[in-house]
Amino acid sequence: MEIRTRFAPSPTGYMHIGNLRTALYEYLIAKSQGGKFILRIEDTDQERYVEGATDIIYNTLKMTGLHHDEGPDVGGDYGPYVQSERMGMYMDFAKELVEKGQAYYCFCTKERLESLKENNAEGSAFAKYDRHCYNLPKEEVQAKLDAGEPFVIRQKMPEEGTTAFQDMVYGEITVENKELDDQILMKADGFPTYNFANVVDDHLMKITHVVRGSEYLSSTPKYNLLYQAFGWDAPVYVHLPAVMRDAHHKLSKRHGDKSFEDLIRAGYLVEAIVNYIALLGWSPSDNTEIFTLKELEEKFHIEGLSKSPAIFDIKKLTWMNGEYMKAMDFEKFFALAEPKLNEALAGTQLDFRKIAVLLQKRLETLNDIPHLVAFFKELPVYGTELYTHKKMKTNDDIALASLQAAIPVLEGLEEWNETAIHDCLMALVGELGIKNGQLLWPVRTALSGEPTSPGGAIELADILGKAETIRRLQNGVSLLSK
RNA sequence: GGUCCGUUGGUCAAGGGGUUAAGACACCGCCCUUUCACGGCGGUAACGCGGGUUCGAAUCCCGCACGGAUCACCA
Repeated sequence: MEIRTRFAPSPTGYMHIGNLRTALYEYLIAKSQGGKFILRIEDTDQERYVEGATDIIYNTLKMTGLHHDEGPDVGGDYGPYVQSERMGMYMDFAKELVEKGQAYYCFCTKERLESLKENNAEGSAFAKYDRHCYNLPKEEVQAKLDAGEPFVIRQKMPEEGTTAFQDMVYGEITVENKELDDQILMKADGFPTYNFANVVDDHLMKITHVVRGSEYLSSTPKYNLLYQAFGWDAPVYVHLPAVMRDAHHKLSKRHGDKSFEDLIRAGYLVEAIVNYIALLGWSPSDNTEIFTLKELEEKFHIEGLSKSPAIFDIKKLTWMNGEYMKAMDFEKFFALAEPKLNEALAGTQLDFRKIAVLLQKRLETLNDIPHLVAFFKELPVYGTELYTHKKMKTNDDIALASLQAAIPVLEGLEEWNETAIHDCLMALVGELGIKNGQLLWPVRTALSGEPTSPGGAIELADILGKAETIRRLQNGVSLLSK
């Protein structure tokens, strides 16, 4: 049997990292076994409607490579794939259940329901519906219906026994049927509840594996009973542990956690994000950590999913992002880096390609570029304490002497390239009888004005050019002479 | 509060009766006697607690603690 999974997001206007991970796993469960991945947009919550939100969903799936086989934009045999366009189809299914004795009409008012809760003996927040309307005589129900009284349709739960289901991650889960409330299937406005629409949609779309967050674990028995009531085969359930911000809170946009788009804006690469979130709640049987989507499709297996929540660690994502940056083809890297360089170094004649070469091996995110290269455009104001470096055995006096010695030999250079600069400076080191660092550290410092820089003295001098290099060295001399 | 679920270093995690309890991130140190980095090598650091079962428990069972989820005419 062909495996079919679905991603069923609400158009909220951004892609939550937890949702994206769910989509990834749904995609992988299907694709690792040659199945189909389906997109269904659950847009029935009009209050949450956000302009352009569905485009964000399409766009994210496209960027990440989680291509869906069926969906609102690509079509398929089981549409419509937008839930709001399916609204007409649920009432008949609900009525079918009423006829089977698995559901019933309820005419109770909100006020009566409220008072049921208040009078609840345990004083707890939970109160089951008392089945007042289940016991209504058939004729009375029909009379109320004929009179046009507002009604809902509720699922009739068994009063005895237990309901159990197998979850691929959590194993067998059993609940007492008496814990189950007669949940509403059809609302008074004629629309289905989420729970009901979900079951009907999943069945109609022939979804074989229902993959979702573990917050649905406790309502799954009700879903299962619904499948049974219809006489349908229940799907395989795969519940996923939450993605957390810290030990106590799920990741949430409202509390400032970054969405997928936010991470992209923060300079993270799509591939790195996908790779990293794959590892939040799943691990491969070997020890590898870096893989492409394609490789994931091959490696993925449900057994590797874990039960406990995982905290999203941006530091590890950052490291991984750097790994992707380093492994990238230079031309591709340059294409990504160039806009940032343009932005930071506008108006300069610097060789961006040379700078990019230095950057590629030491970058963590694209957004680090502007502040890392700012000194190329304008030497920052810095204090002479930078010249004192214990490991390099330098201090102000040594730095001053080195700089003063370096200026004339560099000025005498005919050719200006890394080899020439290197040879000339190393010769000077020999002449002065000092350690390499005692010359190179002061030069690097004078050229960058920063405690760290992407590249050493020779590389910086090459990129800055002869005139600017001399100017900055002289600036260093005058700083140290004071 | 009821029910369900979870608990291996700071973080992600492997391991499912006998292991020196993997690996990765982070952190620290050393090396790369060309500085900034990259890289290489190494180090600190963990089985929530209490009872069982067993020759032997991180692994199986029970209890407890802590944490989370859920209990809508929301999705």
